[in-house]
Amino acid sequence: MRWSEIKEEPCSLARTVSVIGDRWTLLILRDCFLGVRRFDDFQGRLGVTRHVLADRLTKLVEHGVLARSPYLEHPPRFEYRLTQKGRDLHPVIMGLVHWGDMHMAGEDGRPLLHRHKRCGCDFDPVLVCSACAEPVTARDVETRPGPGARLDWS
Amino acid sequence: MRWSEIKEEPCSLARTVSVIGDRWTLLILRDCFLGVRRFDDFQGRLGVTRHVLADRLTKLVEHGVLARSPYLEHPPRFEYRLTQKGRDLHPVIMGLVHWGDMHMAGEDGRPLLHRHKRCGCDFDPVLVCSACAEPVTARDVETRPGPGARLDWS
DNA sequence: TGTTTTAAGTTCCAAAATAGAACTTACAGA
DNA sequence: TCTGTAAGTTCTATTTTGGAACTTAAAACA
Repeated sequence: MRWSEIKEEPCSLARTVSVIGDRWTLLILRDCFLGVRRFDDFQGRLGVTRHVLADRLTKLVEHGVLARSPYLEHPPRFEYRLTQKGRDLHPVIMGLVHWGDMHMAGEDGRPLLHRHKRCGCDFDPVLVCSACAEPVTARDVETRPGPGARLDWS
Repeated sequence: MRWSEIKEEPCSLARTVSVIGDRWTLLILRDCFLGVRRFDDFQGRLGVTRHVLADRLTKLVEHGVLARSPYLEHPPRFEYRLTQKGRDLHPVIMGLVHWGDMHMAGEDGRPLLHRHKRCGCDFDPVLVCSACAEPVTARDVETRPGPGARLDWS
């Protein structure tokens, strides 16, 4: 199956993955959340080939995750910033970082700390239920088809 | 840069991405959380080539995300189950699904509903601060180097 | 007994994507 | 004029993927 077919699946995860589901895109988004905005800065930090970087940035702009806007007219220079749709990926990025902190950190500990400005503490992300505000684990969740389900698909 | 180099980066997100950061792996994990366990079931549902599926399952087992165990001795048959390390990816999967629900759902709405068994309600995942339990947005977060940071890296 | 089916892969080739490096364009400053 | 910078584009060689067929081992069927 090809990328182009995956995004047609009646599955929100498959559709999300069709937009951001490759290693370079996820690393680009990490840098976006750290404030990186310019082509050469992404390229230097990531070590991705310029060809692939240009391709991924274009796709993210097409999908409305990033916005490309000029920051200089002469010569023409552009920067890439997260849109609201892009900022909505923050829980995904935090989730990935947290899993890495828990399971992939070396002996020295985690490479990056996150501070919650409102309360001033270093924190970990915790996933809670929007209805009862209690933490949710995999075992607490049951799924069933929603209105957008397709009958030929389980 | 190659996969093998990415996992050496002093960045928890890069390390996580080196394990699960490709489209097929994320789709395999989705199916794991939905209860799929067998090679041919993954293959049939995903439409991934058997070659790639075998490769991804092997990698997930090597990284301790899945466990491969026999469910029949004669003939030998195996199944793949999430380990605790694998179940710890639940917030990531829920985050990806939720973003798809918000931004990629068609007119009919989301394909799948999630119910929180403890409170009985359909819910969305909400990310809160482990220190103050308040919801966290991208703008509320400040980062700084942790103990595992490398000096030559920002 | 011989044939088909099932599960879990492996093998093969052609097509697509990626890595790495060089090249381009447009302007600024020395 | 020469050098540098930003944001790409182009080129070739290598790697990965898609698609299909093949393998192995046992069970079920006719």
